[in-house]
Amino acid sequence: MKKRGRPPGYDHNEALDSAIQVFWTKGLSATSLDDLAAAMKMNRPSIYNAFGNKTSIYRKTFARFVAELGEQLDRELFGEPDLNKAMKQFYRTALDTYFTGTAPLGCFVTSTAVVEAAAHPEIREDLEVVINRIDSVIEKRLLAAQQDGSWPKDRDANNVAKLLHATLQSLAVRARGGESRTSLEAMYSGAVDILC
Amino acid sequence: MKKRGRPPGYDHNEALDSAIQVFWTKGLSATSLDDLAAAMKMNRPSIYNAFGNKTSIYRKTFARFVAELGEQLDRELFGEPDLNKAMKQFYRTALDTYFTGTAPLGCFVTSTAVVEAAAHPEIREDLEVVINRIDSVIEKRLLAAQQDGSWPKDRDANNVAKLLHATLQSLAVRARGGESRTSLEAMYSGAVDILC
DNA sequence: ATATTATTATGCGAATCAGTACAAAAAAAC
DNA sequence: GTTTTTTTGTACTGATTCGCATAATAATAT
Repeated sequence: MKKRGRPPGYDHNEALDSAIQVFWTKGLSATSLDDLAAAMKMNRPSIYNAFGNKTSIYRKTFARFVAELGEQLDRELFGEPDLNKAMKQFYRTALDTYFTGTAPLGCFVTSTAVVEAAAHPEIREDLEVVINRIDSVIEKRLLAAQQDGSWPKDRDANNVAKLLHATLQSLAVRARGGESRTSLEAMYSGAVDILC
Repeated sequence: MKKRGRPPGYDHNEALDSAIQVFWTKGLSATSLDDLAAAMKMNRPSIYNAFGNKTSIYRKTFARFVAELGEQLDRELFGEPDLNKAMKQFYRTALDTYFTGTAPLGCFVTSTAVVEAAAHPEIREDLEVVINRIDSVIEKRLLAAQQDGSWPKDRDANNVAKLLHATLQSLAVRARGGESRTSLEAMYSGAVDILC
């Protein structure tokens, strides 16, 4: 059964991915609807019709990014039985996304949501949710390692998870600040060897 | 010897402090010159005359914030001989600034400079400089602890310093994301006990 | 073919923005 | 008192911004 009216000239997810790129580079406030229209190859009324106003577009790109991030987290952390290797693999692919494109953009969440959190309660909420989610996924991986005996049971999984997450966040900030990938690889490697 | 013309109706550092508050809350891009004029109690031409354009004002507030941060770092880290206590004291006062005011704003640098770093090369440079500076101050404290025997000499001071810094950055992000101070105190306390 | 529905494209209007020109005001220098 | 110097306050410009109103377009349904 086909839809009734004129078919959209855009693909929903492709348009969102184009929007992500713009937000990722310039942030929410510095991005204009004309910037988005150009990148998404849509004109403003079509954007409004499909995604709402600017904040609404941003939150939809945010949700899409977080969904993909969640899948990636699960894949990297639980696909490898060795905890140390799994964590390093996880950081490696994180750096892959931090360094895609010409200039290193770091993490979409850390780079763009943090600044808006103070003025936009919804974005602060989005940020809080994703932070808690990453914390608990990492913690779950540590608990699993405690179960199978590959990680000491007397360690505080909740706290170490937050430190591993802190390392991830720092990698993101440092990548955007211009630190070299080599330096960041040394950093996470050392962190994992200490904490795992 | 007094200055020649009409005396300024504002105090230079007070005006900058007012500007910091606005940037800290809204970020650079979302802050308008009218916002700044209202907070600084100056009109726009006076602001231009004294501090230049918006990016220039921001960088001056950034420099002022970093200068104070540097003094604070030295004071907390090298004022207390016990490494563990010194680090915890350092995080405690960091949280004091992260939680000043009504809403928790986190760290000025992490909250506002990171997002702009990708589009503004000068700000990226400013960010890189302050990251390196904090890294090296913490590392210096660890090296001092190795010298006086209070910290094992086989540990990699450079790497651990980055992890302690990562913890600080994460505290900032989490504070702005709405995490409770109690939770953050548990986090840094656990981090210090593991790393120091 | 005609009507209906959904998307696209053009363009408008009100608001906000950054930056500046210019005159008034307040001090010291002469 | 007059001149010089510096800051202040008002007002203006040109550009950008968001959001929407309206008409054209392209598909299906009848």
